Amino acid sequence: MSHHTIHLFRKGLRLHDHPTLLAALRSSRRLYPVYILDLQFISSAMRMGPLRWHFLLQSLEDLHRSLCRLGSCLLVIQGPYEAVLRERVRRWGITQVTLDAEVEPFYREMEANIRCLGQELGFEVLSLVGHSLYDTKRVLDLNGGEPPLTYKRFLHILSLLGDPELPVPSITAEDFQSCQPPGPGLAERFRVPLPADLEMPPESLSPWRGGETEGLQRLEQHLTDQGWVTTFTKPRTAPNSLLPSTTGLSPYFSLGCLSVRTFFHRLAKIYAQAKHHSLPPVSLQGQLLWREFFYTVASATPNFSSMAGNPLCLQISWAQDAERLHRWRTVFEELLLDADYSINAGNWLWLSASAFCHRYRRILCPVRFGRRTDPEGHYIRKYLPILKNFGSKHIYEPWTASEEEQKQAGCIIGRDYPFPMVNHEEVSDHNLQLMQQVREEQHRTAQLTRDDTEDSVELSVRPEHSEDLPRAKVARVAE
DNA sequence: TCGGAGTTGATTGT
DNA sequence: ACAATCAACTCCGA
Repeated sequence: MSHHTIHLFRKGLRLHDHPTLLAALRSSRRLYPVYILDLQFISSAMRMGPLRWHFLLQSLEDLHRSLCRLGSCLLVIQGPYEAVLRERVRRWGITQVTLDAEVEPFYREMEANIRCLGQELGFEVLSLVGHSLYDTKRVLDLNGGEPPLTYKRFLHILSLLGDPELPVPSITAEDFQSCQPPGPGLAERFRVPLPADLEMPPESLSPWRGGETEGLQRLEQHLTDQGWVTTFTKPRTAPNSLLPSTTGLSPYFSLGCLSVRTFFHRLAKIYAQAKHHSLPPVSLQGQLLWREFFYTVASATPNFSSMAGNPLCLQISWAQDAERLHRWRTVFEELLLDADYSINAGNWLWLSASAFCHRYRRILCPVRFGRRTDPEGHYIRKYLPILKNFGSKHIYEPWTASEEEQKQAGCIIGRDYPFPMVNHEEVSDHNLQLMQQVREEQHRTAQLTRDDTEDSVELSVRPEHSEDLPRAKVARVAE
């Protein structure tokens, strides 16, 4: 075939195991590898902090260099994606746009818009799944159209599908030979921007350098230690150890600098050579399957990343506190290097007992958790050096140290370091009650619907506004 | 319909 | 430091 094709990179910033790019090359005589840097789209759909911006730019630069080595290049075009695409399709006489299929609503909407544009301008659109182990639709189909909501059930469905497909061969210079690259003028005009071009600090502070090259190196490094790979057990890893106790590959998977199928099958090979190996959910393969689990559920759940309109999520009337939200935002969300729509939302749903995990009385206390897993507080001493002179007794609760002790540690709480945002005891107790109320409410409505269907009259005499009653009363009424 | 199980708890007692 | 106990909700499979 002889398409003039734009391959539109969104995730999938790699040349190994890239089915869509391979299909693009094989069906085209001219290929434009394009990344559209749509600042409006990126800032509204994804919440990118500087750390991730650096990672993205490094990944694009790495992709550009790899494409150059194969006789092509990456064109990074800034502007609103629809306008950019419209113009390029016209100028380059494009007959096909290829892109990886993704599960996020904002990426799906983008694909739908591109398909509309294709109808209008007369180009074909090809999208293949490259970012997950399976096509999530197949899992949904086998589960009766619904996403499996427990890991066990999910594994069962996967067992019906068999192993994920093998990775496709890496792209080589040969693949590009029958395909004309963009002219040198274009490469010059649409260079990968520098951080300064986007008004960012020039240097990244992160030791995780973005890009397929670095990702593959890290992957290989981990796979050399066969013992570590085969005995890996997630609950035995330490979230606050100074040396990472997990692979640290998640940022590379989140942008598709690494292929999960490649990792999966490399692990399978190592498992096959070993006498014993750990198993899902705690094994390394099990971690990839957790990712897959959350991708699958997210792909079939509206508003997966919020509470409102999310059918899986317990609906709680949380206190609205803009100030606290702002503080939480600035310390947590934008700093995630491996932020991923499905996994991040899935884990918050889990950890908050809003979905998946229903034992909501198990509440993690940040102080106790820290003391148990890192009694000396090495992690805090390294990353919050302002606190490093407190003794182990106070390192997790420096506000309980006496004035004298604070002076001695050279850190006055309230001046050099903030007071706690909340009183954990109070707040967790309050939230527990909120959740209990919601659940009681749910039980009652479920009961009512059941009674209705059974045409039972006597049981339908229940207070209509019982949510206003104190909890004890509600409980009694519900009996 | 019922019992068992759920990737990473807290508390109390030894 | 470690083990037993607590307390407890939903989903799934038998």
